[in-house]
Amino acid sequence: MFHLTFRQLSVFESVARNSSFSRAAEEMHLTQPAVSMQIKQLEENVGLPLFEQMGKKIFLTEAGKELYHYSKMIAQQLAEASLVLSELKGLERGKLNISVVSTANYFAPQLLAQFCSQHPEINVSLNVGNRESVLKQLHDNEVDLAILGRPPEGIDVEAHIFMENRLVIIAAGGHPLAAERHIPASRFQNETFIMREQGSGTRLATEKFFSSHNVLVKTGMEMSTNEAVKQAVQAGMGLGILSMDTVLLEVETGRLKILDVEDFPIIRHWYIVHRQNKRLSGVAEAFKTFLLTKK
Amino acid sequence: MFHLTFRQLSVFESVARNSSFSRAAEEMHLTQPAVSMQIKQLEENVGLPLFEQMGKKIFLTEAGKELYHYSKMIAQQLAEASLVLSELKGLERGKLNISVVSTANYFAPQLLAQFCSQHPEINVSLNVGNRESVLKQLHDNEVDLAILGRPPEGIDVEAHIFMENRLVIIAAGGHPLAAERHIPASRFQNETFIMREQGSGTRLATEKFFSSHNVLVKTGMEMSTNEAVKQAVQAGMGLGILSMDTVLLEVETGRLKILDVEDFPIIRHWYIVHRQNKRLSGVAEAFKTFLLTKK
DNA sequence: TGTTATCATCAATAAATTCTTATGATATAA
DNA sequence: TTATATCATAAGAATTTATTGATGATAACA
Repeated sequence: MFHLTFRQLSVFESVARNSSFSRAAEEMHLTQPAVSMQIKQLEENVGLPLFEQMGKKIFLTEAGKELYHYSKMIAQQLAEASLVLSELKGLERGKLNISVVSTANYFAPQLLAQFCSQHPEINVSLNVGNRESVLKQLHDNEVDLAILGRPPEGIDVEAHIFMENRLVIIAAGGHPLAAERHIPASRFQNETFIMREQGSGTRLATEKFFSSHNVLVKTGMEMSTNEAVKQAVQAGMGLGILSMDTVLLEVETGRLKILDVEDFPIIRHWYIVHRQNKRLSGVAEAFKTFLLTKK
Repeated sequence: MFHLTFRQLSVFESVARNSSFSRAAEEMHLTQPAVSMQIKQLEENVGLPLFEQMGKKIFLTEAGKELYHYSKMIAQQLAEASLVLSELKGLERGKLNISVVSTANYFAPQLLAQFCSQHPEINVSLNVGNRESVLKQLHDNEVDLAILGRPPEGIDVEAHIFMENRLVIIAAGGHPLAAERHIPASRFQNETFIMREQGSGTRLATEKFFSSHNVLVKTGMEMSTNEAVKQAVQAGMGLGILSMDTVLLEVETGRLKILDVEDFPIIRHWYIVHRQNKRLSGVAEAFKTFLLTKK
């Protein structure tokens, strides 16, 4: 393809519009020979004359008319690009890519909804996965931000606490312990607990709690989702430990009860996380500060 | 608006496509720092980062993705322009603007049709007018070529004969002279002639002919179109002198007769004309040589 | 007919830009 | 940890682009 420059095109456009080299030169703050030169080079590139001079007047040739059309189209594209980019520079537009661990899915949508209502032109891509997949996405730079219950070690990230994460012990609605107050940890000796899988943050915190209280619990039942844990607990298969956010609905309807255990709830935190050195987009930056400054 | 260059855009496009400054540099036969610099300048123009580097890998930012889209659009427009212009360079496409005097309208369409059948992608704009309007269009550079029976003096044009223009004397089908042979000019003394208006080429030639033969004819009837002359002659209002091309049909059907007059037909010519210094388009040039070399 | 407006061209030089070479910094991978 | 790949940066060279000032050609205009 031929080697045009925008300079050539915009000079050409000006000459064509003004039907005059001299007027174009004035308009572009150039001297007339400079304009002549640019047009000449352009004509050499194209391989066809673009203008013809009949006396004092300048006319576009057939080729010139075609090129004029395309130069206007291109100028239009540029103007559009300019607009879009300047919108991105502000906060009117943009896309927020965020990945959250499954537990966070119980409150993240509300937060996003609230944020979006303040910035109507923003697109959000919310990705829900287990801790491992969220970390992978973060590492592969597929998302701007992630919400985790425990900041990753190893990879270089910046993590900020923005919300508490209360772990509570739950039981089925009619469970005998449901009515008791100030239950000591020792009461759970040999109780059956439905747990999330090995490696889950909730599970780690749970195990730490019981071992520090020298209580031995049965942890035979292992579920890979919070929903499964809730179902199992409701069915009376045992007790569970979950983030309070995930059980609000069931507690309200009485299907599950939060036990009043001493030293509970365990307070953990939710972290908003991104890779160090990550150049956050305007939107991502805004969402981050939204989380950190809210309330 | 910001001041982009195609250089910046195409370097950007290459970097974005390759996800690598170094690969882009190889592709464009540049050194890597040159690429870095172009991108840096582009980012300064735009006012937003376009890429982010996470370790060894390069990613487009949101702004980069938008710009990538537009750079592809613009590249597409350029490719299209390139195609159209190279077609114009050949003879596959183009537009022929031609203006002809009304008499020439009896044969010009056939010539154009023949020419177009050889170049199917060509557009033609045929303009028919009286001599005066044709000359004005030529002068105002509104047409590439014109067909005239007499090249204009005064304005600077290039004119080439491409066809004979035979002027004949016509009479109504049943006219007494129609049967005679070798009619001398003197026989037309005091005959009534239906003529085109003052200034018409046909009329000039006619007057010259009779005055050089010392014959006085009656020229009271003046018509502004060839069709009107033919109608008047058919109606028996007098004789007429017209270009043979305009009466072929009527002669064939017997409504008009061409008289067998001594020193007739008067041979004049058809000229293909364009302004001197006019840069003819490929198509116009082709049509001109088509006329000059045909048969 | 002379005057004016317009574009083309040239040479010398100035200004801006683009590119290269050389080097540094950093993260990944062996 | 060392080697490698990758991009950033700086200084100077090379290239491109524009200016100035002069000149020429042409057609419109008065």
